[in-house]
Amino acid sequence: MIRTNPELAAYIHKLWSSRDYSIQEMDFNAKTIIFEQDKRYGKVYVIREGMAKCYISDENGKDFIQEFLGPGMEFGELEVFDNLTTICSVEAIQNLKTFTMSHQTYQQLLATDSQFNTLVIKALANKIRYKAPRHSYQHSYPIEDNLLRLKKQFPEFTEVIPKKDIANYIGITPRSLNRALRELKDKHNGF
Amino acid sequence: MIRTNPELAAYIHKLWSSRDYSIQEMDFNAKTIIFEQDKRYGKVYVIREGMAKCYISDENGKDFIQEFLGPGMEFGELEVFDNLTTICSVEAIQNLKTFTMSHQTYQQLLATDSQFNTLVIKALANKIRYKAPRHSYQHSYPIEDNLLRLKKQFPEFTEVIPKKDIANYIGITPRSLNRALRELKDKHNGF
DNA sequence: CAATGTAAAGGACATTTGTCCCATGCTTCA
DNA sequence: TGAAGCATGGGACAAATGTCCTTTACATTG
Repeated sequence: MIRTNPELAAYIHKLWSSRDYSIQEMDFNAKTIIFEQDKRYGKVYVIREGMAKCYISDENGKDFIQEFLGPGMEFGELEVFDNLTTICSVEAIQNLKTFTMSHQTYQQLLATDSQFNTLVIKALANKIRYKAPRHSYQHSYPIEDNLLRLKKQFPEFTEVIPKKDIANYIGITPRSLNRALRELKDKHNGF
Repeated sequence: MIRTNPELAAYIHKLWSSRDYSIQEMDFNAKTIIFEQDKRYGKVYVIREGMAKCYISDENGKDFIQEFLGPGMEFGELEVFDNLTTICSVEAIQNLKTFTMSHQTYQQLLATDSQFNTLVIKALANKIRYKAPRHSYQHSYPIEDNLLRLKKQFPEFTEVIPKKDIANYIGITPRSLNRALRELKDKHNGF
């Protein structure tokens, strides 16, 4: 549920300390909105510490959370090549420490550092591999099963992540989430 | 709804005709299952002609279609690096013509041909960019809106793609699809 | 040619989920 | 400190969707 990428985190840290490329540290307070959907930005970020949410809002103001991003996860990388607008907003849930670099630096790294290139391709592939079954599962199983699954993956999620965000992650309303949580408490007792 | 990638299609064709790399043509009849979910394969495919569906099945036998793949779309690429099992099954909907190469050749190409490398990264990024809003939209809007949207993107979809597949793509049952189609016919008249 | 299988359409009912409320407790802030 | 705002929890009802079943038409095959 909260995605991480230790390998990339370590590598970026190494690149940053080498000072061979223009990579900066940049920190954000909780609730800071770093990317706003449909806007254009020139930077790529990699999370060092903390957690952010990446979400899509529709015209009715409903949010749909794509991923919770933890250490080593990057964002802004999908827009590097064609200088596209973002598809997601990104907001810090906890205080966030990141490394950041320009599109230009990112492309330069991709072109010259084959290890970085491989790590980025793997990261992209993993985002796809992860997304597919998640949405599939959420459609085919009742809410309670989804909650049990999350609980298994990340036991403290109900404490760390606000209810509204959990609901938006599963793609349901807070009301339905509450109903499901109550029934889990009644049944399995100990949720 | 049916994804294509003309740029990659053209480039692979060029690579194939150059004979510099070991790339083969391989064709499949409609309904052939090319990849079975959770198995391991050693090849990457790029579609030349025809259409395939890429889908996840759950234990109850329900399918969830991820993408309809048209010319220029690749599959099997996500498993190249760590020799992972597939997350999706892939089945030809129409007779399918592909180019195919081994994982080894694919990695060699990524490492030595920077234009290929860039095309692949873009293709991965586009898969992600495309997936996110689709699932989000499907959750937040009524079925009828989703159908109108598909109709706009690809007017003949109801003729080309079997009903069951359309339902599995939207993530609903054929029954619900029929209901929605009927109401669209009654209202907008001309669906 | 009969037989079997499969896609499509839809009726009837059950279930799930959403919508719209209201109430409570906690935090924030002027 | 009082007011406003927000997260949480849940009742009552409405709407959307699924389940189960039956029918029809058409294709495939022994």
